[in-house]
Amino acid sequence: MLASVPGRPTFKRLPRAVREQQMLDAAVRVFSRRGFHEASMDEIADEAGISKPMVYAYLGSKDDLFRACVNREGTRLLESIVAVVADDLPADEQLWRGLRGFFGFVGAHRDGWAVLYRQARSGQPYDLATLRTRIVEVVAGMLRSAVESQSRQARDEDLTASAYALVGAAESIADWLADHPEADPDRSAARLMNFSWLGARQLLQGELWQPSSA
Amino acid sequence: MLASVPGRPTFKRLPRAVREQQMLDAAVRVFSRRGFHEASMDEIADEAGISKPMVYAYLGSKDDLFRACVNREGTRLLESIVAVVADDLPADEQLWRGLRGFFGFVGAHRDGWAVLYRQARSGQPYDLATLRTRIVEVVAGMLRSAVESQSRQARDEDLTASAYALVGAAESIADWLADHPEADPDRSAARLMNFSWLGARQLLQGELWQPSSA
DNA sequence: GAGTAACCTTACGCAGGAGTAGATATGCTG
DNA sequence: CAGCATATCTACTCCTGCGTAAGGTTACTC
Repeated sequence: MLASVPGRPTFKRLPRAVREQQMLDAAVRVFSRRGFHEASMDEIADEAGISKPMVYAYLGSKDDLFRACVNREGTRLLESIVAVVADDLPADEQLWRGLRGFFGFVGAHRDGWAVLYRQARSGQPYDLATLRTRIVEVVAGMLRSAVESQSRQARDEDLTASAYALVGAAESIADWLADHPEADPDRSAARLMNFSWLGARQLLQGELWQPSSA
Repeated sequence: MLASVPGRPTFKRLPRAVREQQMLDAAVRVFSRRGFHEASMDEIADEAGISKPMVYAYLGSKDDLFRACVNREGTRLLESIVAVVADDLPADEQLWRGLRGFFGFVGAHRDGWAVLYRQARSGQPYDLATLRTRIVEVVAGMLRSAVESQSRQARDEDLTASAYALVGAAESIADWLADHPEADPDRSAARLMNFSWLGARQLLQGELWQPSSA
């Protein structure tokens, strides 16, 4: 079939590792704009510039593929946050860095974010529940050590609740950010920093938070 | 077919309005636990104790049905918030009432909440985007009037961002609440009130917010 | 107590899309 | 430049689940 023009190969061969990443890139794009179910394996294969059986050969079923996407993007996201938060910094500085890392990721990987936030949440809780829980725990741990450094006490549930609130607020703003490509991630981070650190009361009184390090 | 036993009717007839509500109830339950795509019309019909063509006759296609669910639950949710917020109250009191209304709804309609939050967000933005936007606008309006009552100025984008943060934080805690049936909605509302009104800084210093009206 | 409109059912057509079988192309290695 | 492992394709099968056609059943009305 496929008239093989001599001199110009019918298709280009690439090593497995490379193709796998291309497929994942394509899958993330398609999942992000269609959602898990609306996305067809044909479309993903097409987007990757490859045929369907390749996807099955390398990455398994549609479910496996989706899991792989969530894993890759989730790991990247978590890295973006954890990498910049150092334990020995004051709480506001840690928070500020974490937020910048988070929004930086979202700004740079809008598709990945969409998959994690809009798609992965719906169906079975792939490994996303775990990921989100881990982020919440990181934040809660941050708050806890901040409280303890003032030799105070706080109920663990209250800290966890605050962590949930913080993560949810970040997700909400990130979602807005994902739909506004012209917006600046750092600006979003600053807005949320003001809100979450100062609280609505201070904010309504005109107070503003300023990063200590330029 | 179906040997009609005399004296015991083969099925019970009910007026359309009643059946429609039963169907919507069933659909919300099924959508909430399966997600839009995993939910089959057969299962919904079964859950409603009725056969499939009835669903099509009364509520149209699967898409229509889902829209109807989102509409009903969304309207109820919005009502729960708007109904209790009076314009002439101080900002913290308005916020407190809004939060209580919101968490009250979630606690009482966990399925409905799951449909709105986890399912409707994924696919095409039915009327949910509208709903969420409306809620954000209500909150933003609240903040704006609070600022103006202090004859101050604030950039509109900053207010909107705060509103997004607040809504996102509420959603996040609500989501946790939906998975913890034993938890008290009012307690969740109080926790978020503390976080969002006082901010992390005050909270870490041990400050607490108290409702003025018992 | 017949007529009729509104309910309600069983049983099917049909499309879309996941996953696979089997054949072919490519390029590295000696 | 022949041999072989690996990469790749085309062309199917088959199942799931949406939506519907055609025909019973019930209870209200006069």
